[in-house]
Amino acid sequence: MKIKAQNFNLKETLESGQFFRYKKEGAWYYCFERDTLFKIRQSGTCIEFSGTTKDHIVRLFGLDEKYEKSLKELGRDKTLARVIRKYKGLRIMRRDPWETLISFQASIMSNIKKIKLNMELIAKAHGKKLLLDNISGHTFPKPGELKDIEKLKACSLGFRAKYIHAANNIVTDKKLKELSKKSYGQAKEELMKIPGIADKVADCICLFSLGHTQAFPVDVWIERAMQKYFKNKKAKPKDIRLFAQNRWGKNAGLAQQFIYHEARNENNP
DNA sequence: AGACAGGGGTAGG
DNA sequence: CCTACCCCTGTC
Repeated sequence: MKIKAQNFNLKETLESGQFFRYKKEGAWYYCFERDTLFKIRQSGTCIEFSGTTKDHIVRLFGLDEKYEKSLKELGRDKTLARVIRKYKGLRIMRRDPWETLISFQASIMSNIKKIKLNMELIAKAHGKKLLLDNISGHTFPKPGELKDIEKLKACSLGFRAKYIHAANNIVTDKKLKELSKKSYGQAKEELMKIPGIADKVADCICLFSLGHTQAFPVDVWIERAMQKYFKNKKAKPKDIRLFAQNRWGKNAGLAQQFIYHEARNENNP
């Protein structure tokens, strides 16, 4: 199936550290989310995919968002205008909340390569096999299906295994869905009751899966970049987050994605 | 080759 | 504020 998408860059979006379960094969990205395996590629404004529905693609990549409007607003900020031009088409994804929650618990003191490995190992140990063309992988377990802590530990999660195990015992799909209807503040507060979820991880879940677009996750990259752009070397993560939300409001999350992307690219030539 | 540091933070002192 | 934390990976 083919659809048109203006102002969308598949590569920048998928490879910007918000999504971890994909395999690249030529121009195709084979993407895994919960029980679905689909493939997708882009040529200009044409998006081609198979293995899932149009609705899923539109929602997952935020193609129904008022992206142009957000960019226009952010672009008034001279500090951002340059990176927006450079990475135009980079979107905030709207992923499955449960899988997002686990991904970012796994992200603590880790790196993208290892997060991808962890997620693949969790799926392989608990999920069912999926096949599309000659690419295989596994479904992601549902909340409640990660009750064997030893099995989790075997997924190279280290100290994170206990966090994920705890989340598995607390969270349901229904509860997570409800968080998208609550306010950003309430959703974040609820998430932070779960072990292994504090400010940064909660903001990632809010932003990448619950539609709380003002969430502004502050990791070390964002911290360094914001200190540099706004010349405040002593700013602490909380100050930076509040500064950003005050400055960019509902577009703060999108601003974060651009700043993060640029910071990572500057340091990984 | 084998040791060593460090990486998308968090919780507990 | 400070530190330990599991484990993979890159580097010396």
